[in-house]
Amino acid sequence: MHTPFHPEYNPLIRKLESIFTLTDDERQALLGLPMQVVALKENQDIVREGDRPNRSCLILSGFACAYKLTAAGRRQIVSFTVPGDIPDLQSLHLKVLDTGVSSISPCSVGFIQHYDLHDLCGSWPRIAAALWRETLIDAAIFREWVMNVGRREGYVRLAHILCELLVRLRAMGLAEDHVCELPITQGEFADALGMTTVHVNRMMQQLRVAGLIQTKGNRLTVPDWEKLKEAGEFDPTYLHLENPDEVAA
Amino acid sequence: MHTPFHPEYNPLIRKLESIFTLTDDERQALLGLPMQVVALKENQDIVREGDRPNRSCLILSGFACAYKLTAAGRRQIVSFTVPGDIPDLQSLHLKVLDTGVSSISPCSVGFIQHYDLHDLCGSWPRIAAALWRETLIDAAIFREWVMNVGRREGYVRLAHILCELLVRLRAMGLAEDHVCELPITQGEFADALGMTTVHVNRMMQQLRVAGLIQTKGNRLTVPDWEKLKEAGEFDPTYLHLENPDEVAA
DNA sequence: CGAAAATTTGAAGAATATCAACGACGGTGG
DNA sequence: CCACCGTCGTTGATATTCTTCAAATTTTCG
Repeated sequence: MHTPFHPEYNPLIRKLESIFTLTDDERQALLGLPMQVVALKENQDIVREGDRPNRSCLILSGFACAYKLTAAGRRQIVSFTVPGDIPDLQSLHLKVLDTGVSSISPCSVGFIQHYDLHDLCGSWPRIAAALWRETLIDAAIFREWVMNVGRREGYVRLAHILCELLVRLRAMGLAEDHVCELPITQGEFADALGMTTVHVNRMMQQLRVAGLIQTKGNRLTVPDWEKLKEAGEFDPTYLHLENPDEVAA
Repeated sequence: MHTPFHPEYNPLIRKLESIFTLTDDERQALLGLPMQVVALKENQDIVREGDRPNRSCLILSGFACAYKLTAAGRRQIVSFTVPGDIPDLQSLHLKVLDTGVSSISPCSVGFIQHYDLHDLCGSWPRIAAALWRETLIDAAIFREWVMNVGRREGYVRLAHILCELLVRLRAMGLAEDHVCELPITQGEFADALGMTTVHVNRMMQQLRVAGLIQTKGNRLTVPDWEKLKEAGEFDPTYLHLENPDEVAA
């Protein structure tokens, strides 16, 4: 049940370190956080909409998403996760989940009990503030997605989300310059962008023809970052990075 | 500069009271919160995207919205406020604003300095948790909007947002049974729903013909709440109300 | 009353969805 | 190692939603 995760590999600590320098005590508290680590295959539900969980899930590796379903069963992905994210951290204060979370690629996930998180926040105010901050950044990303889906056309919309994913991966040290592994299918992009698979496919071809992206298997290469940013009207401000220039330049 | 607001009229206290019972000390702390009260006409910017404010704005009365602009200058409204909301509460932890906030109708707004909010949160953990919770509910609403804009068609989309607004107003005691004052133009709905004014107009006519809504001036009447909910695929879970049955039944 | 803002209407066009099929690719079992 | 199978990506033809543009009408408000 209690499987401490090896320090070097805990992406939550890495993420917090990118915001401020942890004291030794704070780091110890985080390392001592009990966590049940589980390995998942792709397309497995981690939690479901309507659940009332007493724990939250930290994505340690791999890709996952939060999603909702319409009455007719159509899926809207409302966020992609990057390692270090806790896609249901809100359940710490909101009892019922209003989204499901499921793996997209094979994933490693760490479940943390809410009472352990409450203890952590009570004892370490800076960590509490940092976690609050993380949920606020999630909200900022949702706002940008509303804008993306509401007011940008398919071509721009797709370029934008590719920019976002690349920058977020780079911020966690998970992408080289302008190349990354992106095990997200066109159908999943469609569900995230409010489009159909067919249309995502066509817009992706346009991006390729325009020389803005290259794809090979799951590998995304961005030959001209400036042009892709321009095509996607991408301004990383909303990600509230500490070091935007290193990561989004 | 320091204009304490009369207790009965502070909708923030009302909102927190709907979550849990404030102790006398907590209520005193909230009443003592220094606040600069400002009256605004409609369509006035309260804060702008890119600002780095040292205060947040509590909407005391009237309607406002948070919005973003595309490169081409098209507006996407990402949230409507209801009195008691603090649409830029996130600026407490995120330095740069990623949205603007502007009034829609004449508004009364209370500006609260960040250091006062930090003091309040430091001294009163339950209030801090409640404010965190409020930002989490905002995020839940953004998620629902991503879904609304991404996966529902115009007719459903409009019905959904009308349901949301009515329920949120009722939760604050600002709407009778199924009637409310809604000083939101069709153009503003269009900007919130990612549609054009023309299309909003046509969908609104359809809702009227179907007998789901009636409008007269700013007054919205919902003759058949169950049918409107059904048309909008509206499930209030995402609003995380304490008393959903009173308010959204 | 008069001007500005908001709503409404019509016609034409663009973006995107839908449907159906085919090809490519990776993994699995014989 | 190859044949099979399921998933994913791709393509074409057609249908629908929604936009655009321009103008008329109604409402609001000083």
